[in-house]
Amino acid sequence: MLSIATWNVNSIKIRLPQVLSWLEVHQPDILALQELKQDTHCVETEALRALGYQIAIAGQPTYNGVAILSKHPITNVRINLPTFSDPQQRVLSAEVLGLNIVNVYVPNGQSIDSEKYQYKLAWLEGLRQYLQMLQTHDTPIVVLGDFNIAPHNNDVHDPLAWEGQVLVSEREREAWQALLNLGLVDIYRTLDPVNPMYTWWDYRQMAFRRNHGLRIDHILVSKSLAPQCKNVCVDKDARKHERPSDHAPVLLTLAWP
DNA sequence: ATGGCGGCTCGCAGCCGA
Repeated sequence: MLSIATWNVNSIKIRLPQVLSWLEVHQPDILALQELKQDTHCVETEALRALGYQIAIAGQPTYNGVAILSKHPITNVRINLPTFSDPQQRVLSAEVLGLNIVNVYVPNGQSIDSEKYQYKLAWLEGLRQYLQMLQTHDTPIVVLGDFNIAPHNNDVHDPLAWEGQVLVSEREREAWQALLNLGLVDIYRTLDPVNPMYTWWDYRQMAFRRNHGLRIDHILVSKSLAPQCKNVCVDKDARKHERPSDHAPVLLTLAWP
């Protein structure tokens, strides 16, 4: 059994102790991190290595920044999308145990009338083209991270209030569907097609306590991998910590190789 | 209708996230 997780930590500097204790408890083989908000050489990696993890980092101060931690050798590390020129560090790909791991921090979009929304849509098209390239190889793909898209209304605590907003808008959901059309599977929804589940809750207005959240952190797998996927869970306990990230980790367990 | 919170920055207020 192999376990692969994703977690938007909203500053690795602040959250490193929580990441370390989470790794000790859950022992994932692979963990994809987003929103490091720290430059590559500034990330404190010693304690992570001491837990047995190899680390690839595409860091950036202030915003963005992604990393892949793995208990198994990491090869063919690639930073950024080859299909979309971007100064923001949002993508880190690598091969681990014969899997193509693609760690993404999709742009937020801010609001649908902003330039950042156009950037988000163009970025998602770049991601689609990149994944289409990868799909031509035999290596199965796991795309995971913060997609900043709630695909369906059961991924939104109050669909009426969110209607048409960024994160749920039609064009974003079309971009999401275009990823699935490549032959990728939203493994959480495949294993639990109905029940609402969220991965992000606003810090404000006691949103977590009231379970006012969105499911925007996802794990997509190649169709060929889907039958091997046994379980996906959102670790809401991580959101209960003192000074938590506003995102909870998502953890996939699969029979591999 | 607004801002709520929490992270960042050569900070001490403003930007951004989602």
